[in-house]
Amino acid sequence: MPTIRDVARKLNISITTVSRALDGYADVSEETRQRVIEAAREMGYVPNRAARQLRRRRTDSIGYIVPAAKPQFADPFFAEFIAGLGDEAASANYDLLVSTAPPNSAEEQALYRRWVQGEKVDGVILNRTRLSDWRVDFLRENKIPFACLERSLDQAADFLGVETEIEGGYLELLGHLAAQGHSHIAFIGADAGLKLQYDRLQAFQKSLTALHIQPRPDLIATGDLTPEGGYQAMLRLLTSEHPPSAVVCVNDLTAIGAMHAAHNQGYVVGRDIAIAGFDGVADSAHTQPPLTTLDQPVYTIARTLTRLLLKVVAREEIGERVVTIQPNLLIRASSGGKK
Amino acid sequence: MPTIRDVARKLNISITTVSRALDGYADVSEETRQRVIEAAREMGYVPNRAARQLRRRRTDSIGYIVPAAKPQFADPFFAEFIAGLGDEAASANYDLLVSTAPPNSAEEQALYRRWVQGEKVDGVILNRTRLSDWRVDFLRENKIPFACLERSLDQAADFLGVETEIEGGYLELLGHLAAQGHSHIAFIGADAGLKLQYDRLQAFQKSLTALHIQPRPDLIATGDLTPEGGYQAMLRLLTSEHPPSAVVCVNDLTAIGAMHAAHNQGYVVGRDIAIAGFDGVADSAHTQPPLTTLDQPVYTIARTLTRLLLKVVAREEIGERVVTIQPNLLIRASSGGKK
DNA sequence: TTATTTTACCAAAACGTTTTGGAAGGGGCA
DNA sequence: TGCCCCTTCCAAAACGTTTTGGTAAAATAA
Repeated sequence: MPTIRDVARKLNISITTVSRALDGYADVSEETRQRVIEAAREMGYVPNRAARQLRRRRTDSIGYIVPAAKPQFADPFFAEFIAGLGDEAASANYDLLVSTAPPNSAEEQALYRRWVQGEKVDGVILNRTRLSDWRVDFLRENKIPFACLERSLDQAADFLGVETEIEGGYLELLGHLAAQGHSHIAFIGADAGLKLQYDRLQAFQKSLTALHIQPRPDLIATGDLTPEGGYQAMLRLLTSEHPPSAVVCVNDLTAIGAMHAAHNQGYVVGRDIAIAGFDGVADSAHTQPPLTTLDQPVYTIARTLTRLLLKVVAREEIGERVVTIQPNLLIRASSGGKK
Repeated sequence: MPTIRDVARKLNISITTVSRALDGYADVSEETRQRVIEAAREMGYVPNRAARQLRRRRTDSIGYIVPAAKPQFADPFFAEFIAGLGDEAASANYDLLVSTAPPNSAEEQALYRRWVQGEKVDGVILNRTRLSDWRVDFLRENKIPFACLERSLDQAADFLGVETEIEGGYLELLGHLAAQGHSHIAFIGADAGLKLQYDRLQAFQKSLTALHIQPRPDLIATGDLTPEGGYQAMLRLLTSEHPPSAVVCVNDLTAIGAMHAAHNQGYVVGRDIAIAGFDGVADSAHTQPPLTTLDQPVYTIARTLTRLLLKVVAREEIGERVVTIQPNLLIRASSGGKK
């Protein structure tokens, strides 16, 4: 593998000039620069990243730790999310470091320590933020830039990231359900410590109130963002004293499990019971019946998060620190909306 | 951020000793080692990775580039796959670098060059191998270890990775379909350049022959491993002159699209037509109807690939270079097998 | 002409580790 | 005692860059 020294020797110039030529400095003549670029190309010279990182004190990498509760998980949300992060990072010549750790576990702490304090990453992407999130405190303390998908409770002015405007979407969704005659509407949520659960449940309840429907505590069930969790929660709802006629799920995977449970209990989803999800990712167009959902552009969100983060990392002027995104209601057959 | 020098100064010993104490060398007394470890812990010292990489000439990272054709893709296979890679890597104190690039694109080439020649990774994980795969040639040339999920045609003795024993699984699956009385069985595949398409189509045809069913070219359709691709291919099959009564799909996502198309055409999947997938990942238990599929343990496969790769990277004695995995036939309602 | 600025280059230091090749001191043995 | 071998430690070199603080030559100004 040729080093910068080899290139310099070949052209009979100093390594300084090679370095500065390739980095686009003005104090190297256009002619020399072209010769350097040409020689580097033909020798197959690629700067050694470790050396560059060591000297520049930055890594040109950002990190993302998948908050996967179980080892075996297969959430298409993350496939799309990671693709977005990776693409935006690559287009800025950054690398993306990925790992997995259960939320609030010792592994998670160890990973963040290793990445942040070992100076492996210049910034971090966070999602599935928790109401009280040690990661936020830790990153703040260590002065590592980070961008979040959901704003945790104690993030005020310094918040950097993307927020989904949920309330409007939920009001629209629940209005749609109410228009179908539903008034017995349940919610299948997730761990109460998650910001997204907090937001979505709150928006759900607010929307009920706005529609003059009395919220009922026995219609709030808890899943775990997986189809299995949705399946079990739906089973409990359907075998309770007053089963709902419509169910709003915290994400698409939960809704898929819920549809399965309803079907197994003899319901025809979309006729006997209405079910809706959130995310718009999980092949939701191809479920049977197709799933009504609040679609949010996961890939775009991921790119936006990365773009924001990299601006801060590079200390560039940043226009807006918060990008707000409106979810888009997709009415499909699962809510009886249309064939 | 404290450096090794700070630790050494605090204890009044040389940085050599600190380094060697932490790395577990024998030529430092147990007492000194304990003092070093204690001091490092309390000062919050974490070795700078760039410096270590530069000196040791290795990165303690492996890379994986998601072969995503479109920017927006949401294949749960990859979520589970990446989780497996990340977990195994993390447990060996390695990091996982991830990016995305369309197969055979210029971006793909640029990424591999950057990672390999810039010495960003010690090894690479490959999947969706192509029959003639420039990545294999490139990595071989540059003498970078890599592990593959599918064996490309020109990889003989030097192959390192996991192979799925497909033929047995397909024979079992097709036997199951034949037992239901199906003889008009179609196959929805993927790009002909992919090794997995080659393998699965070949296994499909061999199994037909073994069951004394005449393979028919007009029952071979092509998708693109996505639900959309499966949907379109299925539509073409169903509107052809002799529509099939059973369809085997190259993966679960294709099967999900195919089920959707069949339903839209008025078929009841599992009664009027049988459909099967491959992977066992995609929430296949929760589709409507639940999908018959050849289940392969994606998470375990990913961990195994990483384990093999890291052994080679660390130049450890490696037992077997090839791990063979048997897919497991899961008979569910979509093939009419059971309720 | 001489003085000043601009252009184009470079030597050497620095980044924080790991590794090499010793060296000091103590104990065992003849 | 003298010799050798452990044990435990260390100074210095090396890894491949980027950055600092220049200098020499050429161009421009006075």
